[in-house]
Amino acid sequence: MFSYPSGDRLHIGHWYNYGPADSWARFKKMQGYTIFEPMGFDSFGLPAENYAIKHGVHPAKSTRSNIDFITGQLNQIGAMYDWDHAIETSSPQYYKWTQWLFLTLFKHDLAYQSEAPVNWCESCGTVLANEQVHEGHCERCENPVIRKEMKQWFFRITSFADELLAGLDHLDWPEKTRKLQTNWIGRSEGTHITFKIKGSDEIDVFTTRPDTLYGVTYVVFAPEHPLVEKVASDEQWADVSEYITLTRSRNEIERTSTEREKTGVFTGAYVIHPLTGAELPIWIADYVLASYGTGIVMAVPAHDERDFEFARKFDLPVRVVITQPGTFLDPSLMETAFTEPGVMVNSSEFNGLPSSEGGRLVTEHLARLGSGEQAVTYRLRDWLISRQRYWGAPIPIIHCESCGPVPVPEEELPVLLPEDVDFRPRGKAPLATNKQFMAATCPQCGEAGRRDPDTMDTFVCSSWYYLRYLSPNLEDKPWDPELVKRWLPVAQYVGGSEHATMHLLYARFIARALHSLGLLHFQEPFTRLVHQGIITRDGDKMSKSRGNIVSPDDFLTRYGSDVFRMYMMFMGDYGEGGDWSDTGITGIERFRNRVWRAVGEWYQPEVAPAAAELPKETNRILHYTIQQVTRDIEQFSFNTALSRLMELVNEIYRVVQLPENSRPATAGLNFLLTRLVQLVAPFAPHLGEELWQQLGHETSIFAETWPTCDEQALQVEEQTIVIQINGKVRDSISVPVDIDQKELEQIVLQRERVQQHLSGKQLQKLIVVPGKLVSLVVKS
RNA sequence: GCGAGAGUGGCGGAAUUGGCAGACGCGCCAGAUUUAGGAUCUGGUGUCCUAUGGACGUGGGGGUUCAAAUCCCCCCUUUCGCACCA
Repeated sequence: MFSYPSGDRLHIGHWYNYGPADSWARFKKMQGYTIFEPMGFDSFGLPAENYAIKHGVHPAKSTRSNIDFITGQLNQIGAMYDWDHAIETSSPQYYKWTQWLFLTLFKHDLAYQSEAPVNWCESCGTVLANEQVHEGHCERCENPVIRKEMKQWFFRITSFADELLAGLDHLDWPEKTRKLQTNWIGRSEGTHITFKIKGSDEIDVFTTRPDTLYGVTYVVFAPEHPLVEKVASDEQWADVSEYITLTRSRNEIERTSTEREKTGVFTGAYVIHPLTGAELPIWIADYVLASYGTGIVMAVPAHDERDFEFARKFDLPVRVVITQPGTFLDPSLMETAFTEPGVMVNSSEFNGLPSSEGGRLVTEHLARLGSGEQAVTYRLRDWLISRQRYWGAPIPIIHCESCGPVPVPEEELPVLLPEDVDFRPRGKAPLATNKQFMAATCPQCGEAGRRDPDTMDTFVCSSWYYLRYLSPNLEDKPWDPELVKRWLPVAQYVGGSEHATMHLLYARFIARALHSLGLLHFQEPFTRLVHQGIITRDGDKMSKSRGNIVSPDDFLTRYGSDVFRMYMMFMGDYGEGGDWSDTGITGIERFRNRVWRAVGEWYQPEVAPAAAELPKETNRILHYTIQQVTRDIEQFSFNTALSRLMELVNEIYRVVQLPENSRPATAGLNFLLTRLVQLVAPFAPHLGEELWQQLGHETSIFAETWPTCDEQALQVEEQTIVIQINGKVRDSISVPVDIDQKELEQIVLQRERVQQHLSGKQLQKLIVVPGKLVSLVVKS
């Protein structure tokens, strides 16, 4: 587990994450597993820094006090955290190794600096990774993001795109999350096709539809494409440069809105079609993205929605080259593009071929001519990791006039984050204002250089923390390979689904990168993943602006943490979350009290518990409960596990109120209560320990073995068989489990109610489902 | 627009190799206990009707089947993710 101390206290989401996860771990511990349940703080980063700015304190200070306060709260959860292994990503002992990670990637060409259009958030005053932009808005502050050309640091996550994709198949992760990552990586297969610009260079386009090549009527460059300036004709240059300026001024939402009408201008240049030799005009338009594919699109208006819209607006020709077999498409009458696969027409020797085969042949043909080849493109971009903010790990690079970017030697790590910095955001890296920090000599040539003023994205810190948990105080290495071999990868990871395309993708990438360098024995960091859902209030997400926050502290004071965490587990499916109800928690409070009272009133310490003294039926219910609860906790179905425990408690209350002669013997009841306490303990650890002591034990209940289900005890002698007539339940009977089928049929047919329904009618069919029901079909 | 999930009593939710729909809990009703309130214990509680029986019932409509919340087709609502990705 890893807390993010961006605020000053734990909210209900933290509890929902940590409480049930701890119950699962306690259950596993009782099952005999060795459990390591660490807790630490992801204490660098924008939210922590913004909190500090808002409260007018230094982030080092506010982070410290937040961590201290939250640690106290975490202790209330009653989890098995191993505080000796706690880490803080903002401590030099930790970020020394985050910097080491950066340098390791840099030395293997997996980190690089590049001038590129990046996402810039005005209000945060920093660039953001693609993953941190949602619908054109900053993920954190929700202000619009603009495009800016900047030199930034990137991690080469795209080199691992295929691996990251393939690795998903072997993970025990939610289907949804794997799908999300699959879509985010966005692999698409197609063809690179080379077009010659008339009187100039050659350019490549990427297309997934080589079968439509004969339908290209123009080509579109992204406005930012570096060649635009070169190819634009003198007559068109004024228009072109005006359009480029206009594009730059637009923010991402304006620009990428699909609602917006398409815009663009003609460049005055032409390309030559590689197969027909036709001259096709080159346009620029902002519907083409510079960062995807080659930044240039071959436009096929007849078979692509966007190209069609553009062509209609600017009166460009539409040429049909794919049809459904036996039909005819008139370009002048089309109201929308025909985007389905079909059969090639107007395509010279390829006519009559279906799309898929035709596309393949066109690609092969182009390859022979040297004007094309198969290609794969990804939606995934390299991970932009530099931030123009203060509260993060400094990038351990010294920029030298003559040597370029030079890594800080490992023995000089960490590059300490200076405390004396004006960190208020103003669109420039705050560290750049600290002369003392910036001044450095080049480790390579000894000349004066300057430090990199940027800090790393917090997601870099959290991409490897699980490795550090094992040996947080190790001084000469980031992690201990022996311990890593013994404990990792993580057997069970629990966290929010909001991390699907950020943390969980980054951590996978880092593990794979380190594995490829021979530094880790595994490729995937988190073998099994479960997401907790979101707890809502009145159907809405809790937020300050809605004023519907449920404060854990209030409920803790009133009910205690056992009841609080059990209620969260009882509310609904763990992965779905649920809607908080102030009254619903009383059910759990009663449950806890009933368990407490049952032990207090009916357990008699002077009598040794004895399973044999339990009535058969009660024993069966006990073992059924053990079986179900074990299965349910295993798969994080805490709500049904608690239901089963409630049923067991109800059974206990029932049997103790039976008349003296049919009540279970004290030894049997003692046994039943002992088991109950063990089964409840992972859900309510405080109650579990307390009752265990009352039962006369001096050691922790979590050192006990989890009860196992005796299959024998589950056996019953009689079972209820339902009788259906024409699909409706008309009767039910109790029969021996080993009853002969013929005998059962006889009994069924003799039943009075069956006779009633049969009289004057004809039995057409009789179906026996052993152990469940007998279904009769009758007709008059 | 594309992708994934969800829709079951007054409420939260169970039940998925098709086999008694509504487990468990909240709320509500009744009884017991109590001077009273609270707490506790017991029983009841899907809807409707001509009521020891019967009809209907899992977003809507159709289908397969002896049997459908569950499988198939169409539609509606809703949540989440992506969104001009060529």
